[in-house]
Amino acid sequence: MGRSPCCDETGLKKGPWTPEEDQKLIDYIQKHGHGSWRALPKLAGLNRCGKSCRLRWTNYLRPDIKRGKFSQEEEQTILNLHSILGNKWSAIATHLPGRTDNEIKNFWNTHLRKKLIQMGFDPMTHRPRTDIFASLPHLIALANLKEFMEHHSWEEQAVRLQSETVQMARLQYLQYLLQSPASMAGFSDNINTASEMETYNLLNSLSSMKDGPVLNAIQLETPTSSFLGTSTTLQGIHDSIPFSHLPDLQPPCSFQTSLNNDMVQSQNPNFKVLSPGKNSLDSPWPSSTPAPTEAPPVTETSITNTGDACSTSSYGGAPPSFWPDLLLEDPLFHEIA
DNA sequence: AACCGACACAACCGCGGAGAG
DNA sequence: ACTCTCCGCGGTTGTGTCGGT
Repeated sequence: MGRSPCCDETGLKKGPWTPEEDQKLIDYIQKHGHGSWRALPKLAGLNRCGKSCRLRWTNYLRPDIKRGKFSQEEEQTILNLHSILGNKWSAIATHLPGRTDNEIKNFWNTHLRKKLIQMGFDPMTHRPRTDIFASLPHLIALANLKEFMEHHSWEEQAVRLQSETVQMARLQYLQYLLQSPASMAGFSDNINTASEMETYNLLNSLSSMKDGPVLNAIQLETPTSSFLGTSTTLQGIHDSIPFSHLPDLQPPCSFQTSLNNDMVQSQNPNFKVLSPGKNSLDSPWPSSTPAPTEAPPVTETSITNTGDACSTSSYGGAPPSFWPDLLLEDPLFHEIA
């Protein structure tokens, strides 16, 4: 089991490759193939170790390498595969033609990993981090929602409700936290600073909201045009946002809205008009929040767009591969970018 | 203009598996 | 069964670039 002395020899060049070296390597491999990497440098007239040549070829010079920014689809593929395979970069790379394991690894470490962390997700498990302070970004968003609800009319709230479906989904997670005696007890037992106390108070405050107007409205399984005003309607209950692991919200509550985008836009500058088929407005976060003891039944919920109206449609799949789709489509995920 | 920190990416390092002798 | 060599992989480091001060 001796170690390869490959790069230990003195006198071999290290560091960045010059264009001349690249050309020598390309010329040799195009003529002869790489054959033995160990023998290649001498045969190709390069003062490099075989390992360095192999890396240069596989990560940079190979003609089938695709360069440039990762597409949305590639991002999603990486997230999906990473949730299943972990840091198996070479395995992930086999599903992304033209991308090298090194490139994917770098992209993960510099972009995707950071996004997940900033959103409060564990980049290894793709699940929300269980420590409460890691969820602070979500709590802050929820605090903003609470403040909004206290100072705005029902119509304003309804418009915002449409554009912030994702916040509702996040509330699921908070609900879970609030209803988990262990998590709250553990949390309250460990309050050491003023900011922690502030967060604890916020949690309690939000806890008292859980039967408040928004959730109650959603739980109404009837059209609520009077609630929402004349041009915005809740059309009924068709698709589910899975609150099934939250006992007091069963049966799964859901809602579907049909909105006139122009109207919504005029009232809510943050609302984005979606192109048909583009699914970027809302995503139920996190529809597969970690269940305390057993996995919740997986229901399908998503948002599709028919061009002039937004409606809920379907997400699917089971954790953990289920998660990355949600993350990728979560506006917050892209805001962080 | 100079400096500095953050970021992105190329390249290196070291480990372990596979296969040949 | 054991040793040795080669290769591939994942983690880490080095370096260039860019933006802010």
